[in-house]
Amino acid sequence: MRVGTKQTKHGGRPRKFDEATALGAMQRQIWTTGLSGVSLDGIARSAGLNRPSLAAAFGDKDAIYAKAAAQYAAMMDARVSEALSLDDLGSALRAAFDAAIDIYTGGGPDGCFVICTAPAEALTNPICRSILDQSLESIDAAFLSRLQLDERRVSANPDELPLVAALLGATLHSVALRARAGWSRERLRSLAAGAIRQVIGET
Amino acid sequence: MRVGTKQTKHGGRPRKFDEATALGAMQRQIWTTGLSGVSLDGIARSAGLNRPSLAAAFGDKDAIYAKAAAQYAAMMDARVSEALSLDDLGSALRAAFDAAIDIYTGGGPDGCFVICTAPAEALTNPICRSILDQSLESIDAAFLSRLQLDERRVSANPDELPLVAALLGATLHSVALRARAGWSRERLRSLAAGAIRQVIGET
DNA sequence: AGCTTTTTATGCGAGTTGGCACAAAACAAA
DNA sequence: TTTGTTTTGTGCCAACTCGCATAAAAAGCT
Repeated sequence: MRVGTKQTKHGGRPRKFDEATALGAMQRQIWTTGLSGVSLDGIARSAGLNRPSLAAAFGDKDAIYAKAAAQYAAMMDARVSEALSLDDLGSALRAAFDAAIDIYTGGGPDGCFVICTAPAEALTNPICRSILDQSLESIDAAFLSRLQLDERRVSANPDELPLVAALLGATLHSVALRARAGWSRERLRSLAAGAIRQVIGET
Repeated sequence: MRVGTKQTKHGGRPRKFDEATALGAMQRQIWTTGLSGVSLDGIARSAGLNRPSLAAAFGDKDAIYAKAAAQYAAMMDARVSEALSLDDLGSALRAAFDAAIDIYTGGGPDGCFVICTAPAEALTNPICRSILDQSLESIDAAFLSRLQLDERRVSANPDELPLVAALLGATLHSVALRARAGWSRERLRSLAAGAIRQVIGET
């Protein structure tokens, strides 16, 4: 009844790979090809380990996807939350979009890991569907909690804050898709800035 | 040098399937599983024909995807364009979103065929990437051309109409993703209505 | 009826995919 | 040194994937 990551008894042969590093390599692979677009062989190769080791350490394809998505979500959440912690609402929102756009167009594969890979599998894979649903929900929640700190600055009734948050979330979804289609940082930033202008005043 | 759809000479054994019907069945299958999520065997089964017939009539996997996407885009464009032709801008936009939401949550698989299946393949499949890019572009263009008919009604500078169109497009993208995650018609309609309210006045 | 054309339907073969078994290796504890 | 534990690496097997070859069927034309 072991899960495969920590040791219960004493010795054992040491691993030749770092778990987070290997997961990062697999995440990048799945991010590029989608989950159905790569085989376990391909995932194992991209992480530099063989299939039995892969299975023992991370489980089957679904478990690998779940772990890669969790690592991605944690990274994303950390960066966006830090950006949103800026004092000025406009600055905070701009910084949040900038952080996301950097990830969507930076060193890694274009677009958002979840938004670009989970939808294709969502109808046939409950795990992917659940990850998609939770990710969309958490994006809305992050924007909403930040907006609630500055109700006055929002050009809408207070009871419409959830709607405004969802529209900011929608903009982020769209940015992720457009990045996947090849849009440049500049065009994406311009779109995000426009959305923010619509939400708060021209301040 | 035949393409496989019309006859050049005389006779020939007649087809046992209707091309548009078969394409519709394959479209539905790919819509549900994604392109990499189904094999040529699976596509052929879903359309009720065998692989050699499939290949002769529609070509390889990429060609099948392109044709299924084209049929989907034509259907979508027809319905949305009709909705957007309503006189009142607000009614036109609401009708357009209603039409899309009906497709995204109606009889077929949840979500948008293109937005939910093309992104996963876009980085490894130029055809999918091109289809994604063109689809996003044409959504923006449809909203923009409609907005330009009622510049006065839009609560933004005329030179910002492309931005507003892109934000309506972003809302549609988000609606497609949220539908894939299981959102109900009502929640989606409410989100769309909120976006429209932000764009034009409360009229 | 005979010929041509086009589609249908079956099946083969090389390569891929994923689960699993097994022996060897590397380490800790006794 | 011996024992126990965990990982590594190779390899097997059944199923799937896909292109292709081939024969039969179903039509039109002469």
